Amino acid sequence: MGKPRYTRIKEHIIRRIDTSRWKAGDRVPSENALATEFGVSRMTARRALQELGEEGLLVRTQGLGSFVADARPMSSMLTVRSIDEEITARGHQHRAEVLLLEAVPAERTNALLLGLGEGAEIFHSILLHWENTLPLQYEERFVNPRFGPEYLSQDFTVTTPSHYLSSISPLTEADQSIEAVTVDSEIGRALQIKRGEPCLKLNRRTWCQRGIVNISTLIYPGSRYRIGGHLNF
Amino acid sequence: MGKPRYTRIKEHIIRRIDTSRWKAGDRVPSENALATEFGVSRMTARRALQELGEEGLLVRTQGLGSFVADARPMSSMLTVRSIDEEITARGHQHRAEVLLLEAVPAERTNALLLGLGEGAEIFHSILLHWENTLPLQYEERFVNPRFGPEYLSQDFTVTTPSHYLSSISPLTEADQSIEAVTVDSEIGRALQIKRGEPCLKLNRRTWCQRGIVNISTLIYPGSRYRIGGHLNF
DNA sequence: CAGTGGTCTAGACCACTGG
DNA sequence: CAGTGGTCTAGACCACTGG
Repeated sequence: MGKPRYTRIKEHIIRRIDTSRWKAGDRVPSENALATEFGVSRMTARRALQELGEEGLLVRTQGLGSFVADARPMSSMLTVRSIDEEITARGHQHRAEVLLLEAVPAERTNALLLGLGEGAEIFHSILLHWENTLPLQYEERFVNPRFGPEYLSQDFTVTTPSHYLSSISPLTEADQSIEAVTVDSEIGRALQIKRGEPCLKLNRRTWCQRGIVNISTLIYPGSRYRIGGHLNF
Repeated sequence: MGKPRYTRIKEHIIRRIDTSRWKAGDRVPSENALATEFGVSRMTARRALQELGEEGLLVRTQGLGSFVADARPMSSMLTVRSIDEEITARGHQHRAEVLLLEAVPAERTNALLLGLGEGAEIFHSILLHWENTLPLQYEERFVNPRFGPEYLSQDFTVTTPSHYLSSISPLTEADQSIEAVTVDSEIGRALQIKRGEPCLKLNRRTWCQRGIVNISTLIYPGSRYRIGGHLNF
Protein backbone atom coordinates (compact mmCIF):
# COMPACT_ATOMS: atom_id res chain seq x y z
CA MET A 1 0.00 0.00 0.00
CA GLY A 2 2.48 2.60 1.16
CA LYS A 3 4.61 4.11 -1.51
CA PRO A 4 8.25 3.12 -1.57
CA ARG A 5 10.54 5.58 0.18
CA TYR A 6 12.45 6.40 -2.97
CA THR A 7 9.15 7.44 -4.54
CA ARG A 8 8.46 9.79 -1.66
CA ILE A 9 11.88 11.33 -2.07
CA LYS A 10 11.31 11.73 -5.80
CA GLU A 11 7.98 13.42 -5.18
CA HIS A 12 9.59 15.72 -2.68
CA ILE A 13 12.18 16.80 -5.22
CA ILE A 14 9.69 17.14 -8.05
CA ARG A 15 7.51 19.33 -5.87
CA ARG A 16 10.40 21.67 -5.17
CA ILE A 17 11.20 21.91 -8.85
CA ASP A 18 7.59 22.47 -9.86
CA THR A 19 7.12 25.23 -7.34
CA SER A 20 10.36 26.85 -8.57
CA ARG A 21 11.98 26.56 -5.18
CA TRP A 22 14.71 24.76 -7.07
CA LYS A 23 15.33 26.21 -10.50
CA ALA A 24 17.22 25.03 -13.55
CA GLY A 25 20.89 24.79 -12.73
CA ASP A 26 20.39 24.63 -8.97
CA ARG A 27 22.11 21.84 -7.15
CA VAL A 28 19.85 19.45 -5.30
CA PRO A 29 20.94 17.72 -2.10
CA SER A 30 23.47 14.94 -2.51
CA GLU A 31 22.72 11.26 -2.02
CA ASN A 32 24.15 11.39 1.47
CA ALA A 33 22.28 14.54 2.39
CA LEU A 34 18.99 13.05 1.26
CA ALA A 35 19.74 9.80 3.05
CA THR A 36 20.22 11.69 6.29
CA GLU A 37 17.26 14.01 5.73
CA PHE A 38 14.86 11.14 5.03
CA GLY A 39 16.44 8.63 7.35
CA VAL A 40 17.08 6.08 4.63
CA SER A 41 20.18 4.34 3.37
CA ARG A 42 22.23 5.97 0.68
CA MET A 43 21.13 3.31 -1.82
CA THR A 44 17.54 4.37 -1.40
CA ALA A 45 18.24 8.08 -1.70
CA ARG A 46 20.41 7.27 -4.68
CA ARG A 47 17.60 5.48 -6.43
CA ALA A 48 15.41 8.57 -6.24
CA LEU A 49 18.10 10.76 -7.79
CA GLN A 50 19.00 8.07 -10.29
CA GLU A 51 15.47 7.77 -11.61
CA LEU A 52 14.99 11.52 -11.79
CA GLY A 53 18.19 11.62 -13.82
CA GLU A 54 16.87 9.00 -16.21
CA GLU A 55 13.62 10.89 -16.48
CA GLY A 56 15.54 13.99 -17.53
CA LEU A 57 14.63 16.16 -14.57
CA LEU A 58 18.11 16.11 -13.12
CA VAL A 59 21.55 16.09 -14.60
CA ARG A 60 24.00 14.15 -12.45
CA THR A 61 27.76 14.51 -12.61
CA GLN A 62 30.23 12.51 -10.66
CA GLY A 63 32.24 14.66 -8.32
CA LEU A 64 29.94 17.62 -8.77
CA GLY A 65 26.43 16.75 -7.79
CA SER A 66 22.92 16.56 -9.15
CA PHE A 67 21.40 19.61 -10.80
CA VAL A 68 17.97 20.61 -11.95
CA ALA A 69 17.88 20.20 -15.73
CA ASP A 70 16.75 22.91 -18.10
CA ALA A 71 13.12 22.77 -19.06
CA ARG A 72 12.78 20.31 -21.89
CA PRO A 73 13.26 22.19 -25.12
CA MET A 74 11.61 20.91 -28.24
CA SER A 75 12.05 17.32 -29.12
CA SER A 76 11.79 17.98 -32.80
CA MET A 77 14.87 18.13 -34.91
CA LEU A 78 13.66 21.38 -36.33
CA THR A 79 14.48 23.06 -33.11
CA VAL A 80 14.26 26.79 -33.24
CA ARG A 81 17.38 27.77 -31.45
CA SER A 82 18.76 31.21 -31.71
CA ILE A 83 22.05 31.69 -33.42
CA ASP A 84 23.83 33.45 -30.59
CA GLU A 85 22.98 30.69 -28.12
CA GLU A 86 24.19 28.12 -30.55
CA ILE A 87 27.49 29.84 -31.09
CA THR A 88 28.18 30.59 -27.46
CA ALA A 89 27.16 27.04 -26.56
CA ARG A 90 30.03 25.92 -28.74
CA GLY A 91 32.32 28.11 -26.70
CA HIS A 92 32.75 30.56 -29.55
CA GLN A 93 32.24 34.25 -29.80
CA HIS A 94 29.08 35.62 -31.33
CA ARG A 95 28.90 39.04 -32.89
CA ALA A 96 26.05 40.60 -34.82
CA GLU A 97 26.40 43.25 -37.48
CA VAL A 98 23.37 45.28 -38.51
CA LEU A 99 23.35 45.72 -42.28
CA LEU A 100 19.93 47.28 -42.53
CA LEU A 101 17.08 48.35 -40.28
CA GLU A 102 14.12 50.20 -41.70
CA ALA A 103 10.38 50.55 -42.09
CA VAL A 104 8.95 49.72 -45.50
CA PRO A 105 5.55 49.31 -47.09
CA ALA A 106 4.78 45.62 -47.43
CA GLU A 107 5.00 44.11 -50.89
CA ARG A 108 2.22 41.80 -51.87
CA THR A 109 3.98 38.53 -51.01
CA ASN A 110 5.21 39.67 -47.64
CA ALA A 111 1.91 41.28 -46.79
CA LEU A 112 0.19 38.01 -47.57
CA LEU A 113 2.60 35.96 -45.47
CA LEU A 114 2.25 38.34 -42.55
CA GLY A 115 -1.48 38.48 -42.84
CA LEU A 116 -1.47 42.24 -43.50
CA GLY A 117 -2.75 44.43 -46.28
CA GLU A 118 -0.51 45.36 -49.18
CA GLY A 119 1.35 48.59 -48.45
CA ALA A 120 1.00 48.30 -44.68
CA GLU A 121 4.07 49.47 -42.84
CA ILE A 122 6.34 46.64 -41.73
CA PHE A 123 9.85 46.52 -40.32
CA HIS A 124 12.70 45.10 -42.29
CA SER A 125 16.12 44.09 -41.00
CA ILE A 126 19.23 42.41 -42.29
CA LEU A 127 21.86 41.15 -39.89
CA LEU A 128 25.06 39.24 -40.27
CA HIS A 129 26.01 36.90 -37.45
CA TRP A 130 29.65 36.07 -36.90
CA GLU A 131 31.16 33.06 -35.20
CA ASN A 132 34.58 34.23 -34.09
CA THR A 133 36.07 35.67 -37.27
CA LEU A 134 33.78 34.11 -39.88
CA PRO A 135 30.23 35.03 -40.88
CA LEU A 136 27.86 32.16 -40.18
CA GLN A 137 24.36 33.44 -40.78
CA TYR A 138 22.77 36.05 -43.00
CA GLU A 139 19.46 36.93 -41.42
CA GLU A 140 16.68 38.86 -43.12
CA ARG A 141 13.40 39.60 -41.39
CA PHE A 142 10.08 41.21 -42.07
CA VAL A 143 8.29 42.01 -38.85
CA ASN A 144 4.69 42.72 -38.04
CA PRO A 145 4.91 46.03 -36.07
CA ARG A 146 2.03 44.97 -33.92
CA PHE A 147 4.18 42.36 -32.20
CA GLY A 148 7.38 44.37 -32.01
CA PRO A 149 6.53 48.06 -31.99
CA GLU A 150 9.97 49.15 -30.80
CA TYR A 151 11.78 46.96 -33.31
CA LEU A 152 13.50 49.82 -35.08
CA SER A 153 15.00 51.28 -31.93
CA GLN A 154 16.57 48.06 -30.68
CA ASP A 155 20.33 47.63 -30.63
CA PHE A 156 20.67 44.28 -32.33
CA THR A 157 24.36 44.07 -31.64
CA VAL A 158 23.33 43.56 -28.02
CA THR A 159 20.14 41.55 -28.24
CA THR A 160 19.04 39.55 -31.28
CA PRO A 161 15.79 40.21 -33.15
CA SER A 162 14.67 36.75 -32.20
CA HIS A 163 15.15 37.47 -28.50
CA TYR A 164 13.46 40.81 -28.71
CA LEU A 165 10.43 39.45 -30.53
CA SER A 166 9.95 36.46 -28.30
CA SER A 167 10.31 38.62 -25.20
CA ILE A 168 7.34 40.67 -26.39
CA SER A 169 5.09 37.85 -27.44
CA PRO A 170 6.01 34.24 -26.73
CA LEU A 171 6.09 32.10 -29.85
CA THR A 172 3.46 29.45 -30.16
CA GLU A 173 4.02 28.09 -33.63
CA ALA A 174 6.43 28.11 -36.53
CA ASP A 175 6.48 27.06 -40.13
CA GLN A 176 9.83 26.19 -41.50
CA SER A 177 11.31 25.03 -44.74
CA ILE A 178 14.87 24.08 -45.46
CA GLU A 179 16.44 24.16 -48.88
CA ALA A 180 19.76 24.20 -50.64
CA VAL A 181 20.45 27.25 -52.77
CA THR A 182 23.12 29.42 -54.25
CA VAL A 183 23.04 33.06 -53.31
CA ASP A 184 23.52 36.30 -55.16
CA SER A 185 26.81 38.09 -55.05
CA GLU A 186 25.75 40.56 -52.38
CA ILE A 187 24.89 37.86 -49.85
CA GLY A 188 27.85 35.78 -50.97
CA ARG A 189 30.16 38.70 -50.31
CA ALA A 190 28.68 39.27 -46.89
CA LEU A 191 29.10 35.59 -45.98
CA GLN A 192 32.61 35.56 -47.46
CA ILE A 193 31.99 32.53 -49.63
CA LYS A 194 33.01 31.68 -53.15
CA ARG A 195 30.66 32.14 -56.07
CA GLY A 196 28.36 29.15 -56.40
CA GLU A 197 29.06 27.70 -53.00
CA PRO A 198 25.92 25.92 -51.80
CA CYS A 199 24.07 27.40 -48.85
CA LEU A 200 21.37 26.21 -46.51
CA LYS A 201 18.35 28.46 -46.57
CA LEU A 202 15.74 28.39 -43.84
CA ASN A 203 12.47 30.15 -44.40
CA ARG A 204 10.62 30.57 -41.20
CA ARG A 205 7.34 32.07 -40.18
CA THR A 206 6.55 32.43 -36.51
CA TRP A 207 3.29 32.90 -34.69
CA CYS A 208 2.43 34.16 -31.31
CA GLN A 209 -0.98 33.65 -29.84
CA ARG A 210 -2.50 36.66 -31.54
CA GLY A 211 -1.03 36.42 -35.00
CA ILE A 212 1.97 36.17 -37.27
CA VAL A 213 4.99 37.79 -35.73
CA ASN A 214 7.52 37.73 -38.52
CA ILE A 215 8.92 35.94 -41.50
CA SER A 216 12.61 35.34 -41.67
CA THR A 217 15.15 33.99 -44.07
CA LEU A 218 18.31 32.54 -42.61
CA ILE A 219 21.19 31.66 -44.90
CA TYR A 220 24.21 29.62 -43.85
CA PRO A 221 27.26 28.66 -45.91
CA GLY A 222 26.98 24.93 -46.60
CA SER A 223 30.57 24.46 -45.61
CA ARG A 224 30.16 26.01 -42.18
CA TYR A 225 26.84 24.78 -40.96
CA ARG A 226 24.52 21.85 -40.84
CA ILE A 227 21.35 21.13 -39.00
CA GLY A 228 21.44 18.14 -36.75
CA GLY A 229 18.93 16.31 -34.67
CA HIS A 230 18.25 13.18 -32.74
CA LEU A 231 14.83 11.62 -32.84
CA ASN A 232 13.22 9.19 -30.46
CA PHE A 233 10.22 7.28 -31.68
CA MET B 1 38.39 0.91 -17.62
CA GLY B 2 36.62 -2.41 -17.13
CA LYS B 3 32.91 -2.43 -17.76
CA PRO B 4 30.69 -2.74 -14.72
CA ARG B 5 29.55 -6.27 -13.98
CA TYR B 6 25.90 -5.48 -14.50
CA THR B 7 26.82 -4.31 -18.01
CA ARG B 8 28.51 -7.62 -18.73
CA ILE B 9 25.45 -9.48 -17.55
CA LYS B 10 23.25 -7.29 -19.73
CA GLU B 11 25.44 -7.95 -22.74
CA HIS B 12 25.31 -11.64 -22.04
CA ILE B 13 21.54 -11.60 -22.03
CA ILE B 14 21.28 -9.37 -25.10
CA ARG B 15 23.57 -11.72 -26.99
CA ARG B 16 21.36 -14.67 -26.21
CA ILE B 17 18.31 -12.75 -27.36
CA ASP B 18 19.96 -11.53 -30.55
CA THR B 19 21.12 -14.98 -31.50
CA SER B 20 17.60 -16.24 -30.85
CA ARG B 21 18.77 -18.63 -28.19
CA TRP B 22 16.20 -16.89 -26.06
CA LYS B 23 13.08 -15.92 -27.96
CA ALA B 24 10.15 -13.66 -27.21
CA GLY B 25 8.23 -15.10 -24.28
CA ASP B 26 11.10 -17.20 -22.96
CA ARG B 27 11.95 -16.86 -19.33
CA VAL B 28 15.43 -15.64 -18.57
CA PRO B 29 17.32 -16.72 -15.43
CA SER B 30 16.17 -15.18 -12.18
CA GLU B 31 18.09 -12.58 -10.22
CA ASN B 32 19.39 -15.25 -7.89
CA ALA B 33 20.34 -17.58 -10.71
CA LEU B 34 22.30 -14.85 -12.48
CA ALA B 35 23.94 -13.81 -9.22
CA THR B 36 25.20 -17.34 -8.72
CA GLU B 37 26.17 -17.83 -12.35
CA PHE B 38 28.18 -14.62 -12.49
CA GLY B 39 29.41 -14.68 -8.94
CA VAL B 40 27.90 -11.31 -8.04
CA SER B 41 25.47 -10.14 -5.42
CA ARG B 42 21.81 -10.28 -6.16
CA MET B 43 21.66 -6.45 -6.28
CA THR B 44 24.08 -6.44 -9.17
CA ALA B 45 22.31 -9.17 -11.12
CA ARG B 46 19.10 -7.37 -10.37
CA ARG B 47 20.37 -4.16 -11.89
CA ALA B 48 21.08 -5.90 -15.19
CA LEU B 49 17.55 -7.30 -15.39
CA GLN B 50 16.10 -4.04 -14.15
CA GLU B 51 17.73 -1.98 -16.87
CA LEU B 52 16.82 -4.46 -19.58
CA GLY B 53 13.27 -4.18 -18.34
CA GLU B 54 13.38 -0.39 -18.57
CA GLU B 55 14.87 -0.65 -22.04
CA GLY B 56 11.96 -2.78 -23.11
CA LEU B 57 13.87 -5.97 -23.83
CA LEU B 58 12.45 -7.83 -20.88
CA VAL B 59 9.12 -7.90 -19.14
CA ARG B 60 9.42 -8.55 -15.43
CA THR B 61 6.63 -9.82 -13.21
CA GLN B 62 6.83 -10.31 -9.50
CA GLY B 63 6.39 -13.92 -8.53
CA LEU B 64 6.78 -15.09 -12.11
CA GLY B 65 10.10 -14.06 -13.51
CA SER B 66 11.65 -12.04 -16.33
CA PHE B 67 10.68 -12.76 -19.91
CA VAL B 68 11.98 -11.75 -23.31
CA ALA B 69 9.67 -9.02 -24.65
CA ASP B 70 8.06 -8.94 -28.04
CA ALA B 71 9.67 -6.59 -30.51
CA ARG B 72 8.25 -3.15 -29.86
CA PRO B 73 6.06 -1.59 -32.55
CA MET B 74 6.85 1.89 -33.76
CA SER B 75 4.89 4.81 -32.46
CA SER B 76 2.88 6.98 -34.79
CA MET B 77 5.19 9.98 -34.55
CA LEU B 78 6.75 9.35 -37.93
CA THR B 79 9.02 12.27 -38.66
CA VAL B 80 11.15 10.09 -40.85
CA ARG B 81 8.86 9.65 -43.79
CA SER B 82 9.83 7.45 -46.65
CA ILE B 83 10.28 8.88 -50.09
CA ASP B 84 7.75 6.70 -51.85
CA GLU B 85 5.00 7.67 -49.41
CA GLU B 86 5.89 11.30 -49.82
CA ILE B 87 5.71 11.13 -53.60
CA THR B 88 2.52 9.14 -53.78
CA ALA B 89 0.97 11.43 -51.16
CA ARG B 90 1.49 14.25 -53.65
CA GLY B 91 -0.45 12.23 -56.20
CA HIS B 92 2.67 11.54 -58.21
CA GLN B 93 4.23 8.37 -59.42
CA HIS B 94 7.17 6.88 -57.57
CA ARG B 95 9.69 4.60 -59.21
CA ALA B 96 12.92 3.23 -57.78
CA GLU B 97 15.96 2.26 -59.78
CA VAL B 98 18.61 0.03 -58.21
CA LEU B 99 22.05 1.30 -59.18
CA LEU B 100 24.02 -0.98 -56.90
CA LEU B 101 23.45 -3.76 -54.37
CA GLU B 102 26.37 -5.62 -52.89
CA ALA B 103 28.17 -6.90 -49.83
CA VAL B 104 31.39 -5.14 -48.93
CA PRO B 105 33.89 -5.17 -46.08
CA ALA B 106 33.27 -2.17 -43.86
CA GLU B 107 35.73 0.68 -44.13
CA ARG B 108 36.82 2.18 -40.87
CA THR B 109 34.40 5.09 -40.83
CA ASN B 110 31.37 3.05 -41.71
CA ALA B 111 32.36 0.28 -39.33
CA LEU B 112 32.61 2.84 -36.58
CA LEU B 113 29.24 4.40 -37.36
CA LEU B 114 27.58 1.00 -37.49
CA GLY B 115 29.25 -0.16 -34.32
CA LEU B 116 31.01 -3.02 -36.12
CA GLY B 117 34.61 -4.02 -36.53
CA GLU B 118 36.63 -2.82 -39.51
CA GLY B 119 36.37 -5.30 -42.36
CA ALA B 120 33.11 -6.82 -41.15
CA GLU B 121 30.78 -7.64 -44.01
CA ILE B 122 28.07 -5.03 -44.52
CA PHE B 123 25.53 -4.44 -47.25
CA HIS B 124 25.75 -1.50 -49.57
CA SER B 125 23.07 -0.16 -51.86
CA ILE B 126 22.52 2.80 -54.12
CA LEU B 127 19.06 3.65 -55.39
CA LEU B 128 17.61 6.43 -57.44
CA HIS B 129 14.06 7.48 -56.68
CA TRP B 130 12.00 9.10 -59.40
CA GLU B 131 9.00 11.39 -59.06
CA ASN B 132 7.13 10.99 -62.33
CA THR B 133 9.82 11.62 -64.94
CA LEU B 134 12.48 13.34 -62.81
CA PRO B 135 14.94 11.88 -60.30
CA LEU B 136 14.26 13.25 -56.83
CA GLN B 137 16.47 11.33 -54.44
CA TYR B 138 19.82 9.59 -54.64
CA GLU B 139 19.92 7.11 -51.77
CA GLU B 140 23.03 5.35 -50.53
CA ARG B 141 22.93 2.93 -47.62
CA PHE B 142 25.25 0.85 -45.53
CA VAL B 143 23.34 -1.79 -43.65
CA ASN B 144 24.19 -3.88 -40.61
CA PRO B 145 23.48 -7.45 -41.85
CA ARG B 146 22.31 -8.41 -38.38
CA PHE B 147 19.18 -6.30 -38.84
CA GLY B 148 18.50 -7.10 -42.48
CA PRO B 149 20.00 -10.47 -43.30
CA GLU B 150 18.07 -10.84 -46.57
CA TYR B 151 18.86 -7.31 -47.73
CA LEU B 152 20.71 -8.40 -50.85
CA SER B 153 17.89 -10.56 -52.14
CA GLN B 154 15.18 -7.90 -51.87
CA ASP B 155 13.61 -6.37 -54.95
CA PHE B 156 13.90 -2.68 -54.17
CA THR B 157 11.86 -1.65 -57.17
CA VAL B 158 8.92 -3.15 -55.30
CA THR B 159 9.64 -2.36 -51.68
CA THR B 160 12.04 0.33 -50.46
CA PRO B 161 15.08 -0.43 -48.30
CA SER B 162 13.55 1.70 -45.60
CA HIS B 163 10.39 -0.39 -45.56
CA TYR B 164 12.25 -3.65 -45.61
CA LEU B 165 14.51 -2.66 -42.74
CA SER B 166 11.78 -1.30 -40.53
CA SER B 167 9.67 -4.39 -41.13
CA ILE B 168 12.47 -6.50 -39.68
CA SER B 169 13.34 -4.37 -36.68
CA PRO B 170 11.15 -1.43 -35.76
CA LEU B 171 13.05 1.83 -35.54
CA THR B 172 13.42 3.38 -32.16
CA GLU B 173 15.81 6.26 -32.79
CA ALA B 174 17.47 8.26 -35.52
CA ASP B 175 20.27 10.75 -35.84
CA GLN B 176 20.01 13.15 -38.70
CA SER B 177 21.97 16.00 -40.14
CA ILE B 178 21.06 18.25 -43.02
CA GLU B 179 23.53 20.15 -45.12
CA ALA B 180 23.88 21.94 -48.44
CA VAL B 181 26.47 20.52 -50.80
CA THR B 182 27.48 20.16 -54.39
CA VAL B 183 27.81 16.65 -55.71
CA ASP B 184 30.28 14.86 -57.93
CA SER B 185 29.53 14.35 -61.59
CA GLU B 186 28.35 10.77 -61.15
CA ILE B 187 25.62 11.69 -58.71
CA GLY B 188 24.87 14.86 -60.64
CA ARG B 189 24.33 12.85 -63.80
CA ALA B 190 22.08 10.40 -62.01
CA LEU B 191 19.99 13.24 -60.61
CA GLN B 192 20.01 15.04 -63.96
CA ILE B 193 21.16 18.33 -62.56
CA LYS B 194 23.58 20.91 -63.81
CA ARG B 195 27.15 21.04 -62.58
CA GLY B 196 27.36 22.93 -59.33
CA GLU B 197 23.68 22.94 -58.60
CA PRO B 198 23.24 22.92 -54.82
CA CYS B 199 21.78 19.82 -53.23
CA LEU B 200 20.30 18.97 -49.87
CA LYS B 201 22.15 16.13 -48.20
CA LEU B 202 20.67 14.20 -45.31
CA ASN B 203 22.89 11.91 -43.30
CA ARG B 204 20.84 9.59 -41.21
CA ARG B 205 21.60 6.83 -38.78
CA THR B 206 18.79 4.67 -37.48
CA TRP B 207 18.55 2.45 -34.45
CA CYS B 208 16.34 -0.41 -33.54
CA GLN B 209 16.09 -1.68 -30.04
CA ARG B 210 19.16 -3.81 -30.28
CA GLY B 211 21.57 -1.69 -32.23
CA ILE B 212 22.37 0.46 -35.21
CA VAL B 213 20.46 -0.66 -38.26
CA ASN B 214 21.93 1.43 -41.04
CA ILE B 215 23.48 4.66 -42.11
CA SER B 216 22.11 6.39 -45.12
CA THR B 217 22.86 9.39 -47.25
CA LEU B 218 19.98 10.97 -49.11
CA ILE B 219 20.68 13.60 -51.73
CA TYR B 220 18.02 15.84 -53.28
CA PRO B 221 18.43 18.49 -55.96
CA GLY B 222 17.97 21.84 -54.26
CA SER B 223 15.65 22.96 -57.03
CA ARG B 224 13.25 20.05 -56.63
CA TYR B 225 13.00 19.48 -52.94
CA ARG B 226 12.79 21.17 -49.62
CA ILE B 227 12.13 19.98 -46.16
CA GLY B 228 9.17 21.53 -44.48
CA GLY B 229 7.72 21.39 -41.05
CA HIS B 230 5.22 22.98 -38.79
CA LEU B 231 6.03 23.27 -35.15
CA ASN B 232 3.80 23.81 -32.18
CA PHE B 233 5.40 25.04 -29.00
C1' DC C 1 41.73 17.77 0.33
C1' DA C 2 36.54 16.80 1.31
C1' DG C 3 32.57 15.86 -1.28
C1' DT C 4 30.25 13.86 -5.11
C1' DG C 5 28.25 10.17 -7.76
C1' DG C 6 29.28 4.94 -9.59
C1' DT C 7 29.70 0.29 -8.37
C1' DC C 8 29.13 -3.54 -5.34
C1' DT C 9 28.33 -6.68 -1.31
C1' DA C 10 25.76 -9.84 1.86
C1' DG C 11 22.50 -9.77 4.15
C1' DA C 12 16.97 -8.80 5.22
C1' DC C 13 11.79 -8.74 4.88
C1' DC C 14 8.06 -8.32 1.82
C1' DA C 15 4.14 -9.25 -1.83
C1' DC C 16 3.16 -11.96 -5.26
C1' DT C 17 2.65 -16.20 -8.46
C1' DG C 18 2.09 -20.99 -9.51
C1' DG C 19 1.54 -25.72 -8.18
C1' DC D 1 4.91 -24.35 -0.49
C1' DA D 2 9.40 -22.77 -2.95
C1' DG D 3 10.59 -19.30 -6.11
C1' DT D 4 10.10 -14.82 -8.02
C1' DG D 5 10.80 -9.88 -8.21
C1' DG D 6 10.39 -5.22 -5.05
C1' DT D 7 12.30 -2.71 -1.40
C1' DC D 8 15.85 -1.62 1.79
C1' DT D 9 20.03 -1.55 4.86
C1' DA D 10 24.81 -0.41 6.38
C1' DG D 11 28.53 -0.89 5.09
C1' DA D 12 32.77 -0.64 1.26
C1' DC D 13 36.03 1.02 -2.39
C1' DC D 14 36.44 3.70 -6.41
C1' DA D 15 36.86 7.75 -9.99
C1' DC D 16 36.05 12.11 -10.45
C1' DT D 17 35.50 17.30 -9.47
C1' DG D 18 36.58 21.63 -7.32
C1' DG D 19 39.28 24.42 -4.23
